[in-house]
Amino acid sequence: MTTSAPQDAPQEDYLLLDQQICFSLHAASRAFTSAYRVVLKDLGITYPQYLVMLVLWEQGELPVKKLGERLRLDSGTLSPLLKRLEAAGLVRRERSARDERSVEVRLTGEGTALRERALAVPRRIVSATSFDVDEIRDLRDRLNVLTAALDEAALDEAALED
Amino acid sequence: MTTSAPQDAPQEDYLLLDQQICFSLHAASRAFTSAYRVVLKDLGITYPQYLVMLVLWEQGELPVKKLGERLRLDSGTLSPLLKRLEAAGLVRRERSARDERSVEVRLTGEGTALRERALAVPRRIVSATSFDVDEIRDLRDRLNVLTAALDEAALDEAALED
DNA sequence: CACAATTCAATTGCCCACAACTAAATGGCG
DNA sequence: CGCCATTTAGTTGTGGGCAATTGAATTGTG
Repeated sequence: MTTSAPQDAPQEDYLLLDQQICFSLHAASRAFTSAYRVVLKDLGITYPQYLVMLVLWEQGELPVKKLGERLRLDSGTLSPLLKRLEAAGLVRRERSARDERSVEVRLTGEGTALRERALAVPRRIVSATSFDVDEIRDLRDRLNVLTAALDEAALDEAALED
Repeated sequence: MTTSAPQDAPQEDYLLLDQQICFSLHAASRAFTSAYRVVLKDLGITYPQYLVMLVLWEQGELPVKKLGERLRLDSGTLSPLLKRLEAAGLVRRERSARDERSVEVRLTGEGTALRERALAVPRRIVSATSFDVDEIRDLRDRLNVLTAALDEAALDEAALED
């Protein structure tokens, strides 16, 4: 696999391409976040907080663990974020009675009500992208493939450390 | 433009689509960053620091201002990051003699030398994505279009605040 | 039952992103 | 020349992301 490079010539070019792709993804992600920041300011929540609310609006309630799996975020990110959502009155956090290790995150009435106002968000974002729905879906699919491949590669890497 | 919705029925669907696309982009960006984190650990730099080094390897030296324009980062991000690169011995920062407001960022010998080791990075990342070069280029182009559209929409928004 | 391994959330510490503000230097303009 | 708007970095404060660690609860196993 890692014999010395099959083609050594374009290694310089790869560094340039790398500069372009990693910059592009990073910049796109930040531009996207920035667009949401503007739109979400009315709702008083941030972009990552919005992601959490989207899951809760769909699921109603679920433990921190499940939330982390859905969003690929760990407790180091979620714990303080959920505290802020709780301080804002949008969710409650309660230790599960059945398993005291687990913390259930539940929407409050206020949190549920916020969904109505959030319905206007996607349209504003979509229009800001100048993409149509099919293009967005296609981009989403590509990104999911990319993420899955990167995750798998990360697992392989981890497996090598034995 | 913003008359009441041309089609009200699928507003719920939009919220679902939004959940998917914003999650996908966010997750892809983090998966990408994570892949770089693994590869860059050998070089002792982080992903945003690598972005800075890529620009410096191409340009040799340039003021903080120009660096920020290239990377779309402001001084609040760059100042501490550049201090860390300086502490690591990879760059020097010097007030410009001609314009004392400006700070020139220059590669040190060590910083220049690091490029040799960085040449191995892109190939490892590309192989982790399981995409071929054309697919990567295409994705990069789409992301650039997306970013440009979002930036323009942000400008329009700002223009409305008069 | 008792003890060890595992699971789960929280905390700590470091880095990045960005808004808002500060301070210093520059360039124009009366 | 003297003053003011602009430009440029830096600082501060808030929020996120993540690795590493902690502590409590649970599960598994002898």
